[in-house]
Amino acid sequence: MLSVTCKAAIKAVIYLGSMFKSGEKFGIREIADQIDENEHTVGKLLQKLAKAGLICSAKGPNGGFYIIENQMKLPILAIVEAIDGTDVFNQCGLGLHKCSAAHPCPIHNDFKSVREGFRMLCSEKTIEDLCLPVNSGIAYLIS
Amino acid sequence: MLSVTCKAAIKAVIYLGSMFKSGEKFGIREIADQIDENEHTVGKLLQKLAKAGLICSAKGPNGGFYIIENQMKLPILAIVEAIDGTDVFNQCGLGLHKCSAAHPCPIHNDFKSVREGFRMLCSEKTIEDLCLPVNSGIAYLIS
DNA sequence: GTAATAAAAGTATTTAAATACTTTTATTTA
DNA sequence: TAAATAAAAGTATTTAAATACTTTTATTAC
Ligand code: FES
Ligand code: FES
Repeated sequence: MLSVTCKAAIKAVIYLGSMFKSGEKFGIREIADQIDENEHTVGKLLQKLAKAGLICSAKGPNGGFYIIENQMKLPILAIVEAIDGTDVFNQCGLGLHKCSAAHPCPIHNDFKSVREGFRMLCSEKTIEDLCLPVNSGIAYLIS
Repeated sequence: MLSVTCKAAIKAVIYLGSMFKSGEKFGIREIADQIDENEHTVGKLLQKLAKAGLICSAKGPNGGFYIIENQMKLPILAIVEAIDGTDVFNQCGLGLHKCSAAHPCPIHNDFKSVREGFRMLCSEKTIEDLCLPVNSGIAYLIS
């Protein structure tokens, strides 16, 4: 569904969100540890997210990545778009070059429903929403 | 969602199904052409499907791949399982090693619904079902 | 039985994602 | 201002999927 990098990105941002109240900044190493993902992958992806304005970064001593109130309100759709792009929400389930109702593949209607369900999930859930269960200990970012 | 190979497999089997009545057998080259997929990929995948009993094959002159009545009744789930396995129906949406309600990720419930929707699609639609719209010209296997 | 045909099988190459490494730049603190 | 810190950026390697090539085996037709 999503790339390894994109799933790591969502977990990284939720981690930052769950630490939002502390006001702290977090280094690449620490974030990678907390979400059990590859350090280098996480480094690259955090830079992309910062450049896209989805998280904030600060260089130098006491620097690191952090998230601000406005960013907490963003849907995870924003993260998916920044990392994987919008293909996942538009691609044909059987690999036709273009998904369209005018020239559909045999599973078009049913697949479109599934795909729209996933898009809905991504556009309705905000970082803030997903931090709640993590903060209250009923959902986890690591296995 | 599914690998390129798996999507090609579904299209290949639907193509064979749509030609079922003719009683003909079809070569790798012809099938690959008809579904606009790589010839080598199609060759490999047809062998796997034949070995799994999802389609039939015959060597020699006038040989090729074909499908029989019983096989037309199979859900496309059988194809997905033969090519990609069952991971797609069990994996965590955020990449945790194991998806479980006891140790869920923050999107577990919603993602599980989406995933179940896709499984439902795959287990309810049979080859036969998906051949109908192709035969009546309202769905297509190529762009 | 020989030749032709087409799948089966095994191996090799290509490509893109993921992961790893290195250098540079900005910021803070002393 | 100098040293330390940590992100930013660029490059390289690894890995797995996809694609390409080659050889073998089974079947048919003559
Ligand atoms: S055309 Fe295949 S999903 Fe829309
Ligand atoms: S634990 Fe993530 S989808 Fe179930």
